[in-house]
Amino acid sequence: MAWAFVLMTSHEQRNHQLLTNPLVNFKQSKRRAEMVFQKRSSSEMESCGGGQVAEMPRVPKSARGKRSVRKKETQNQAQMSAFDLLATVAGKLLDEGVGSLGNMSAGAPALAACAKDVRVKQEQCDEEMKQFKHEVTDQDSCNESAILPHIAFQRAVNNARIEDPKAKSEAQDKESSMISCTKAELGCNFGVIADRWSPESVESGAFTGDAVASLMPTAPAGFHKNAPEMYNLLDSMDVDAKPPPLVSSDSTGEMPLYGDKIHRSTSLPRGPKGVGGFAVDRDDDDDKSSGCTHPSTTTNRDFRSNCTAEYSRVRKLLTSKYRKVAPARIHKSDLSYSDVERKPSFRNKKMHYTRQRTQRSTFKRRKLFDRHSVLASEFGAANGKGNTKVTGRDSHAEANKGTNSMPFQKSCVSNDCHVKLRIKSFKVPELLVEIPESATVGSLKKTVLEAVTAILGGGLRVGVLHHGKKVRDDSKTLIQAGIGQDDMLDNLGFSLEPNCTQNPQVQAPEDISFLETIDTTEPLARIAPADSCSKHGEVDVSQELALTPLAMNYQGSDHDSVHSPGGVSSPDKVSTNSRALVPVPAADPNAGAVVPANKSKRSPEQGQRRIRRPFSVAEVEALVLAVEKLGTGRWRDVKLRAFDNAKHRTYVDLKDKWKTLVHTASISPQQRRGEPVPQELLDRVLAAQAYWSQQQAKLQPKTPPLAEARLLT
DNA sequence: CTTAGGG
DNA sequence: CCCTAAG
Repeated sequence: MAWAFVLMTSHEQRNHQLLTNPLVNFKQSKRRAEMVFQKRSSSEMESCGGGQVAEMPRVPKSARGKRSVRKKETQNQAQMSAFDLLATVAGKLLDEGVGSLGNMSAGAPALAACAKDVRVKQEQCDEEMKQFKHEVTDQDSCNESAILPHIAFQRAVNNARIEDPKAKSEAQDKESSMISCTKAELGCNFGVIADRWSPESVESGAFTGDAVASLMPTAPAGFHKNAPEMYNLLDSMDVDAKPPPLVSSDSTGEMPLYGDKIHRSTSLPRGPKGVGGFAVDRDDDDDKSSGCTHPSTTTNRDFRSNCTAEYSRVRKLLTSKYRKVAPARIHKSDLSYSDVERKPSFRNKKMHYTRQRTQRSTFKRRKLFDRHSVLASEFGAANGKGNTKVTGRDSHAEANKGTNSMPFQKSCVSNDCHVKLRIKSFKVPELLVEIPESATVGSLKKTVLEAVTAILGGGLRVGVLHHGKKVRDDSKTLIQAGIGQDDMLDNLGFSLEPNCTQNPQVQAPEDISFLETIDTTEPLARIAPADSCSKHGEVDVSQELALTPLAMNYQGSDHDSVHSPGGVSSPDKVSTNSRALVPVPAADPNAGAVVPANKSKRSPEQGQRRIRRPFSVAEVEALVLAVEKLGTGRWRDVKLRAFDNAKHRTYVDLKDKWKTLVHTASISPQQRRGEPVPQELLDRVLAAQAYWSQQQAKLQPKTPPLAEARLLT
């Protein structure tokens, strides 16, 4: 027996506009990302020491630069604003605790802490909020004067450009990181939906009043055209931002956000009204909401080893069973679930390594998880007919209703000019999860998590609540846990929690908990799309757990190839698409558990091959840049430097990518497949490859020198 | 854990 | 991407 859990959505608000706009702008942000990388490359190369630059046979800067893009940048600055905001939000969500985004959003409050705060404040601000909304509306809202964080940030960057080259590059670095993070990593596009938008506001990127941040899977080529819906994932979260000094924030609803909190920007999608889940708040008394900071990640070795061990053991034990699907309804509950059980098993001597260690550990952990996560999704595809299916759907519904849901919150402008953004609830696209009765709670969580992370990008953990109680024992089967009984439909809930392995103490139990409502009315129909694509080998997997709409669009754009090359203009599309489908599991709550027994039970579905995620041009560029500077033998450094935020890219991946890039560069364009990589980049690849090969040769004076010497003599 | 390579 | 041998 299996149940189908339809996560999310009760109201299917399909708003094409919502989706459309963000996606349209997606291109722009993409360009921008490229641009940033480009610029960074220049500055880096320069700072890299003349020698290298000089020696490195590279394409002239003039050729490298994308002037048109640069111009665009200016134009798009304003439009990007919203994206910045979203990116920040996403960053918080995803990296909270992991520290990847942490660099950029220093002091990002722990979601947990914030969540708490949110609740407390919610009520307090409730009324003010109403008023605020009024104000905004009355004032015709969206006043052009409103300034978004990004703008401020951009200004800062611009200033830096003029005054301090160093600062400039730093700022840009941040931006680029952010980009890679948000785009490459999240695999999602964030859209901001304002309750009231005016054309001006949309264009200027300024928005006032209630805004909704939504998460949507990055779209494949052509997605924006058909993309009917939008995925709302934001639920409850806090974002602190400082208003730019230059901006006066008054009660008009301006939303000044500061650079280091919010960097990325993008165009603002127009959205439906009041889909709310994300609101920009101004807080006049921000005492309370401040300390949401949270230390960054620590690794959990035990966990890793356990996983590893288990992984090897279980990886091939995938079993499928019957599957029966029944629509289920899940109630959201107020309870949030926290795993405080996990301890920081290892924190030791090498604490100062933090960063590196974190990085590395993260990797490993990630690696393990990747397998896990994908597993479930691929499972079905792999076995022809798996029992676990997760299908996403494009429709947003209110994730939370009742006490927990508070779409809009009052905005608060703190004394110290910090603007607090509170995302009370995240909206999640409708997800359909089909899971066998024999599945464990753990796998249920995982499955749900996969579905969610596929969209969000990871960094989250899923909690399961049954009758309002957290079900922590992942090894319990659903039946054992009583899930599946008749009452199940009404008593099962899921919560999203930040997945911070490292700070058990700070670990916020109930942060972003969003509970989906299971929609009984929409059964498996959604999975149908997946089936239609079953003939495409690789795609199947994606399809299986893919968000239906996405998949559909994807297919639509290119039926013949697994990765639709999409338009050259938006290279990310393809990869994006796959990314969106890639679940990035968060740490398993039980991971830290000492019970070895659980291990075996844990995930029958483990070692699946990671989903293929084609490198986007931006990523390639970042890679090229890094390699140009670091060389070809320091993949870990390359990773740290250019893909620190891209959890799914391991140094091995980067190395492999470089390998393929070199190959690609040496074959005729006609033979190349997939998303076309700009020749310019390929040239640089060859140049860098040549340069570093030579460099490497020189470092081994043993034979080479002799040979040369002989030749010379 | 990283690298380097083959698959 | 995966897997592995080596370091």
